[in-house]
Amino acid sequence: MFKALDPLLHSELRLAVMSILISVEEADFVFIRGKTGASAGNLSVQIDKLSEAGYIEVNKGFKGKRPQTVCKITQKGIKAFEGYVNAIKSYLDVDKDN
Amino acid sequence: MFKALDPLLHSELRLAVMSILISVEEADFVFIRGKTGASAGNLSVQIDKLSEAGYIEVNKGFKGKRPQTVCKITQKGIKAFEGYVNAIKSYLDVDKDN
DNA sequence: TAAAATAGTTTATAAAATAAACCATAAATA
DNA sequence: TATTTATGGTTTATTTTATAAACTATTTTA
Repeated sequence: MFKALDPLLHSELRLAVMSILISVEEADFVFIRGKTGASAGNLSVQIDKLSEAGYIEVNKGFKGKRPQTVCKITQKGIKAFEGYVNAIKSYLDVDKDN
Repeated sequence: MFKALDPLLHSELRLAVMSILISVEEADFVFIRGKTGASAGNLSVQIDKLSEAGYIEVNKGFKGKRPQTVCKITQKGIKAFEGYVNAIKSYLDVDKDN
């Protein structure tokens, strides 16, 4: 009846990050922060978690003289996101006979 | 871009409870427990929270000689659930230009 | 009548999310 | 050119949640 929700994705900020990354080749910390409105600390923590799970790939380098953290979704991340979308729909459908 | 997710509904078990209650006139504790597979303790706590928020109405009585807790979604609860469904879609839509 | 089941509640613990404080460098300003 | 302010984060602390474990009361069954 109700499909289990991947706890890593069932988090407002992490889900937003994944939602951005799935529709874009890659995105950096500042861009994601702007889109989500998250605090830097919170975003830093959540990016780490997604990275440790293998859902995204993180590259820390420099853009000119400033540090830049670039994120890109992985195949595993795409699968997980799709799974989450599918699972949460089991909670939302008004027509519930599945 | 991303709509805020009502933290009261952004919880696997509470969302499942609301999802059940929105499609049914009313449901009791045992029924909900069966559908969700939740532990009694967890369900008890989450029902209390939904009740305190005014999202559901809870009536504790007896069915024969056994205690029975009957839950029913309120108008406020219906609105909140609909709002949540609408909000989470902003994270799921692949076509993201809204 | 003792044990087990039903229908929960309450309390304790673990895990998460968030906020606050901090660090390093770079750029702007006085 | 010294000092402040901004940028791009990380780390640590605090609060909130979710979950599990323990408990209560009654009831049924063996």
